[in-house]
Parts: sequence; structure tokens; C-alpha cells
Amino acid sequence: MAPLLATLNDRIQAVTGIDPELRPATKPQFGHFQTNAALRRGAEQGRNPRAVAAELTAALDLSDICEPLEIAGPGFINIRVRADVLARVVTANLLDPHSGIEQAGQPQAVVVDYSSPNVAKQMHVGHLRSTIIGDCFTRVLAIQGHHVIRQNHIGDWGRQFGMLIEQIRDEQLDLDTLDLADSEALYLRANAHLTADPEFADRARARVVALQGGEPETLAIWQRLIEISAAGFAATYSRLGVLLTRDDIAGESSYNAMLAGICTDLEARGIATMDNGALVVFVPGFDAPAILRNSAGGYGYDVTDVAAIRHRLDDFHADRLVYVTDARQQDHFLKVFAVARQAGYLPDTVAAEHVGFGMVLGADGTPFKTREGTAVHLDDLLDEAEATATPEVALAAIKYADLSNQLHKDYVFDPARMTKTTGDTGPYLQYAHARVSSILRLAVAEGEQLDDAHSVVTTLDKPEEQALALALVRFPEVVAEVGETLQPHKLCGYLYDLASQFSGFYEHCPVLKAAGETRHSRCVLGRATARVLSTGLGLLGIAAPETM
RNA sequence: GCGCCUGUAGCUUAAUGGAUAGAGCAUCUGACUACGGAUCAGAAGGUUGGGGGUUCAAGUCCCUCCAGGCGCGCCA
Repeated sequence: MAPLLATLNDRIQAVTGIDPELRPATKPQFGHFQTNAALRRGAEQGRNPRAVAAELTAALDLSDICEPLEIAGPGFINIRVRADVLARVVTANLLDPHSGIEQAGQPQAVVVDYSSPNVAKQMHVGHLRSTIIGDCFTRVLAIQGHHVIRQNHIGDWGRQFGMLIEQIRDEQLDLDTLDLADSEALYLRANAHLTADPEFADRARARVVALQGGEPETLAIWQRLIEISAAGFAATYSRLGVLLTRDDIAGESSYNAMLAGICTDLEARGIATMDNGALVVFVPGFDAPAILRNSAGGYGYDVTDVAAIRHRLDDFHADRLVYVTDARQQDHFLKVFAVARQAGYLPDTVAAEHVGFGMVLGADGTPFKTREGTAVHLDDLLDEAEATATPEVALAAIKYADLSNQLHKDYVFDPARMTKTTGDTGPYLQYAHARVSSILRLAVAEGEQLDDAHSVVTTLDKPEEQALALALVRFPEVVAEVGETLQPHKLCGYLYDLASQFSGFYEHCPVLKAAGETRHSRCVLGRATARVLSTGLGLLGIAAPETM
């Protein structure tokens, strides 16, 4: 089913021939939706916009959906949806298995690349953003009917493994007893050792060569380190309640076998050129080229990400690629996309989007960096939040705090702010859900029939009922917008507004004390509210408990 | 030096070029002893960093300046 907004928009465009750019009214007294088409057309034609508005409204017959159209101010056309239509749509969405969310006519294969922690390091709060943002994307895209492929591009390859493996050998560590926290400590010891001891640094370099050469013992230790980290990541993902699993891991190393071939291919076709001993691709708009192979013959992350694109198109037949990393990597991905397009690996029909999010800053406003002893691990933040709330509520607070503002903005890491449970927060939304669930529970206990066969919204007499219904019918359009623009804060803002409308309804429209048809209709309105809140929170990766 | 991002109330923030810039927190005042007070109603709090420009209309677009952050060839 098409969202109500889209239906109205299409209807108006069909008659007037112009896109009305219908949008929600800015204030209740302006109705439900508004268009400024008359203002734009009036300006184009040098005519009085109010006269144009009168002409347009006279030509439009929307009486099956709307109250009579109103012209206001300089020429706005205000639209109010009929209460019986709102009631009908609320009911239809409630009974729809997809809650009214429009299903993709042509489902896409969408690869979402997110989380991407580094082996032998615990995830810290910086990884939180990528993980929960990407998790939200996969949920939204999936509910729209797309085929979502999660990819966790972990850092499982590189020079750091030389020092890690040497340090393990020096200390004769038993890898069977090592966990992720231990390997992070090991990382720090190895790093200190590296800077202090040139002889160790030499051995570390040699160990990198051994790893790249596939020397069996080295390879075995490397593999064990990855397994230890993967187990640690899995534990954190489980605690966070995100969808990533072990099967979604496709680390950098998984592309090693493709790298030489890509270099050969691009060089043979003249796309890549040798420059100062490195094999590079110059990309318009960037001074520095993408470096496929460095002058020492090593492969870097540019070519690895090009290989990942090939894999995702050749093997997953992706229609859309989404990357969720911090904003600092934007140039890197734009270059990689450009190289892949030049090479023909990435056709123009496949969208590639880098969703860059802002950095997490320290309390002093400087970039939050992992420093020895000062890194705030994800688990520490979760522990702090759970000190004053249940895990469900604590997670809601943290996730909502991260998703509810624009992604590209930096924010200061502040546990007190991120774990708040009052006001515009995740727990507030959960609370609204719990309250409406409580009403439904009591109603059912008193014999109210609220199964699908009996759920019909029949009356929306009071303004608060209508306002709530209007908020409910907007859900599908908001989900569609988030799926397209990848802006979770739009969904957060919508759900907060919905919860606010529910509060107004809750204050002014008694449900259990009402009688007959009004009581039943309000119960169903409550059921629809619970459905949208729980579904919407679900898309944010937040649980919607019935009691809290 | 080049490029990208940010600047909105004390703090955190919203706003597809549209009507009186909308919320939350904190502050102040209230809510039939409550269909759950993690709530609700109200008050106060804004020259949207400064200055130009485009437009019927600018927080939003253009120019410029200021402040802060990030990125700029062989780390990932």
C-alpha cells in the first residue's frame, strides 16, 4: 500500500501537472498537509499566487480523502484528511503484515559494510556508531523487502601482526587462554616493545614477510588471534543486540588472493600507472592518487576495498553498496568508488554510498582517541548504563542517543547524556509503549476483543484522537524516507512525535472508562500505536518491552 | 596551501527554500490521590557565528570573513 502522503501527492500531480511537494503541515491549525505549489507557479507566471491557488483547488476533487481545501497566507493550500479516512488507513496499516510499509517492487541486493573493528583490539565507543547505525540500516532495508547482505570488514591483516606474533613467541603465551582483552593488552606491550627495541622491530618486519609468505606456524598464530577476536566481537554484538554474526565477517585478508589480479588488470588497461615506484590510479578531484601497490610491492587498503567491490558485485550481485564508517574515510571511499567505476567493476546502475558519521570527541572537545589506559570500552559504557536501568532500557538510551541526531555531526562522548532516560530518549519511547500495552492488557482482561478480526478504528471524534491517527498513518512514509536517505534521526524524530501525540491522547481520551464503540475504537487506536512504536523501535534496534 | 565538515536558547539538538525557528535537559509554576509520574500542562529562555547577495519568501542557496574539527602517496 502506498503511504497516504504519496497517494495525495500523486493525485494532485495528476490533475495539476506539477509536483505539489506535499509535506506535513508545520502547525496543527494549518491542517494535516500543505503544498506551496501555487506560490511557486504564481512566481513563475508572474501571477497572484492566491489566484493560482484558487484555480488549483477548484480543479481538484479530493473529497473522497480530504475535507474541503483551504487557501491560507500568501497562497498555501492546506489539506485536512477526513477523519473516516484516517480511521480506515490506521486500521488497514494495523492489519497489514508490513504495518503499511511499502514493499519494494523490485527488491535490491544491498550490501551494508559496517562495524569493522580491528583484530586484537576491543571495540571502543568509536565502533559503537558504525555498529548501531549499520544495524539500523539493515533493519530498515530488510523491512522494505530488500535483500540485505551484512559485511563486517574487520581489520585482520597488516603490519601489526608482525609485532603481535613476535611478542607472543617472546612471551611464550598460551593462546588457548587468551581472550580479547588479553590480546589488547598484548597489543600494547608489543607496540611499546616495537618502539623501544630496534632488534624486535626487525623481527616484527620479518614476521610480516613470513605471514605474507604463508609460513605455517606464523599463519596458525595469526588465525588464532582472529578467532579470539571474533569470539570477543560476537560477545559484544550479542550484548548490543545487533544482527551481526560470525558469518558476516569478511575481513581484509579474505581479499588477498584478488589483489595481484586487479593490479595486473588495471595496469594492462592503462587505468593504473606506475608513479614513483607505486602502482596508482589518479582520480579527478583528488591531488593524491589511489595507491594500489606501494613501491615495496605491498598492497594497501585502497586496492583491498576495490577487491571488496568486485566480490560484492560478482558474488552477491549487489544493486547498492552502503559503507558506514567515520567521516574521515570519505575521501578514501570516493577514490575507491571512482577507481571501481573507471575499471568497470562498478557499473553506473549500482549505487555506492559512503555514510560518514562524525567523530566521538572527548570531554575536552578534542578527538576521542584510544590512548593507553584511557580508552573507554564499549563494555564499560554498557556497564555504566546498566547500573541504573535494565539492559533493555540502557541499550535503548545509548542507541537512541547515537541515532537521534544527524550522523555527520561530531558529538562529545558523555556517558551521563547517553544514558539518560527522560525526555527525548529511547526509554521515553519504551515507556509510551509500555503504557499503551498496559491499557491493552487491562482491556483484554475485561473482555475487549482486540484480535485482528475485531480491530477496527471507527470513531476519531476528539482532536487528540485525530492527531494520533495522523501520526500513525505517516509511519510508512517515514520508513521509506529513511531507507532512501539513510538518516535514522528522521525515524527517531518521528517516533518521538508519535509518542508525544500518544501522550496527548492518553491525557484527554480515557480508554477503559469509555463505553461501547468509542472504547473499542480507542483500544484499536492504542493497538495501532503499540504496533508502530514497537516496529519503529525495532528498526532502530531497540526493544519495546510491554512492562518496564 | 588545497579540499571536506561543523557553528541554532545556559547545555544537547530539529527544521525538503515557505506561515510566529520546533523540541529535550536544566530553571520556575502547576496536574481531579493517577486507564503506569521514566508522565502531562504552562512560564521563561533565539539579532540561527559576523557581513554582503539572490528570491515574493533564507537557519537552509551564493560570496566573504571569523571560530573549531577532519583529510591531503606508498599505515589501515
